[in-house]
Amino acid sequence: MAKKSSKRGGATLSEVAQAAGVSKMTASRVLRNASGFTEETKVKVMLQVERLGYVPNRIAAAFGSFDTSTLIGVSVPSLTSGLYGPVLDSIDRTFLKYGYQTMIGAHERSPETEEEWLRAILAWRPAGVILSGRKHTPATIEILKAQAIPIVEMWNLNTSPLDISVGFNHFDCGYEMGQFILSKGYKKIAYIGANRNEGSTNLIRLDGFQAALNDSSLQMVSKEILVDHAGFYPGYYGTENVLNRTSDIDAIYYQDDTMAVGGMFYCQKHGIEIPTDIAIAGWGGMEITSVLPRKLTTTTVATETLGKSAAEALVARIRNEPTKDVNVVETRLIPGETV
Amino acid sequence: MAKKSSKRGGATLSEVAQAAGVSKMTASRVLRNASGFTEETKVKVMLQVERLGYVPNRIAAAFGSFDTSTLIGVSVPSLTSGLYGPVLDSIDRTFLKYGYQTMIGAHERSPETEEEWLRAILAWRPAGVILSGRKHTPATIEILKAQAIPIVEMWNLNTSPLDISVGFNHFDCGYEMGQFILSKGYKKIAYIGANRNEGSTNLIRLDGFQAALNDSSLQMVSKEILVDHAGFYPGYYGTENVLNRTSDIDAIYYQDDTMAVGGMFYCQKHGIEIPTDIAIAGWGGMEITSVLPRKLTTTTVATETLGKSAAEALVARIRNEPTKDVNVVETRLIPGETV
DNA sequence: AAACGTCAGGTTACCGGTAACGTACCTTTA
DNA sequence: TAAAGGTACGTTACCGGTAACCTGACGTTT
Repeated sequence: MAKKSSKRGGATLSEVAQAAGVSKMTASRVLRNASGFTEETKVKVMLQVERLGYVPNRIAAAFGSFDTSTLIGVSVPSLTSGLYGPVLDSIDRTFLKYGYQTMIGAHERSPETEEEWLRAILAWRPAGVILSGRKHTPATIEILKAQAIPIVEMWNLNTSPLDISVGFNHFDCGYEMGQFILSKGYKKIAYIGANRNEGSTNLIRLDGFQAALNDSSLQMVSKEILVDHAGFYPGYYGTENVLNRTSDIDAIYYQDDTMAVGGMFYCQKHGIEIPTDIAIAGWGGMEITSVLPRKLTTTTVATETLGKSAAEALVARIRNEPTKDVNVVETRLIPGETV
Repeated sequence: MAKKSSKRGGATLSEVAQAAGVSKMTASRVLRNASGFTEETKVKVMLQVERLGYVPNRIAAAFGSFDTSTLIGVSVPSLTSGLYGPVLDSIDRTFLKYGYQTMIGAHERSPETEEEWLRAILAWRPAGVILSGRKHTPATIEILKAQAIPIVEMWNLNTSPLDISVGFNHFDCGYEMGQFILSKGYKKIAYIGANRNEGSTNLIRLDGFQAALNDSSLQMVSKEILVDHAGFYPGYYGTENVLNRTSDIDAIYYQDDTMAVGGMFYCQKHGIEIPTDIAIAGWGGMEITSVLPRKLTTTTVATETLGKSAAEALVARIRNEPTKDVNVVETRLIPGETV
């Protein structure tokens, strides 16, 4: 199959060109759909491409010129929990459409892992990178600046991004929910979260939430930040911890919907009525909320929109088209029946 | 910063070598940690690497030789729903450890999308690929054979794989659950699933489940396969459909835990007692089962093990180390309290 | 002391494309 | 009809590494 022993897979451009009776430059032009060839020539070349099963070699192409890389590195904290899956799905779909390939890295909440991954990715001279979270090592930032490639920071809104930011306004999410809970007359309010999580934007929501309470001269009654990942069970036992420690709590704001649902199950088990005894609110608008006996009060976030916007902003920057540096993706508070 | 205008980012190996007063071949040897240099030379080179912020160029490296690609393509149906997230997390973590980069593609249940993705990926001459699901276009298989690169098919067990298979024995999962439900005396049994999903391995579980019933000379009373993706709400309304259509059902086997949980909520809302009125079983062992008021009868699957095994098998094959072609990843039926 | 092996390090060629430029030929227009 | 311009190609050089091979200094063997 291979003519030279040193070669790996299929045919090269030269072989295609030779078989078609043209120079490899002409074959190259045809394959890139550049100008400078007749329809007749195109047919001759494409025939041989088919016959020889030619697979273009992007490594050679990226090597030969300097702006033909179609690789993009995307770093997320984790694919396991909840909301990053849809974001990545959406990013990948968008990139496939535009002809880019997605290289992922899950940095598992460690900026050092992210840096290690980034070094490996940059060795492939990607056309751009998408990062999530806001914590990066100083070296990470320095390396990125030195490479001078397009960067999108996504997930949290960042008003002074390295390059482009696409994200949710987590502070406003928290503030809005705080106001909403207060408007319903609740006064003894707690927060339950987990700190091993998703770039810690949850803490920004907490800040916003507390700001709303402060603006009404209220203080949080209890705050529980578990050393764990957010999830149903952490929501369950976090609620147990808080209610055992502090009596009289009448509302709990959770880091996300999984934790809120865990809390709901704790309440259900212990005969605590929602929202009469305790109000519950989450964040994320996850699918499970659609089947709960009582519609969860939460904030829905457009994860697909986030992914698509991030990918499109990066593509635009790569192509030197005009792009906004700061892009907010909408979130919406859903009143529900648990507050 | 760049000396030639045609250059992009940082320094090249030649520049590092020149600054260190050695030939670029020696610098190359030092950076690859090959033999043939003294400690003194190494120090000189590394000093310049640091000073110039040299980032190795894998494109050039992969181009120059033929077996230095560290790219691996991983295709999954979707990152959005449930179980593929952890698998991919685990794959990526393993690859990072071994020094490979993960290029993903979500083919969204369409073999044609997978083929399109594969063509784009192969243009990067990856060291190997991981595919999931069992449906591929004929062209996909042909292209893969022509490239002769290591391939892992994961998720479902495949006794005659293209190259390597790492997966769960879905048939046995279904069969075992069928036997278990029968052993508890249930006779009017239904199945609820969704066909827009995850490579359709769910249908293999259904086959196994039906085989168990047949072996006891029983027939399924009702079978509902929704045109939807598996999820909480589809489980909810699928249950509604089935119970409205067929009376006297005493057990339901669901495609996965999310659908089973959706079914549980339907039952809860309509005062149907579990497991006295109806038994419920799922698949996947998802985290939510830990907070349910009644522990769900399900099959736990080791998603992390699957990912890790798939990645390690591929790495072994790439390095020409001995590997088994067929690898079963364990699953375990958890009796729970809903059957 | 001559022959030989060893090892750090240098030289050369090449991987498979693409940019830049050159050239033959064909059309248009004064 | 010749000069000018356009178009379809071909030619050359090069991208940044690595494999393969070569060289020369030094220590060891006989």
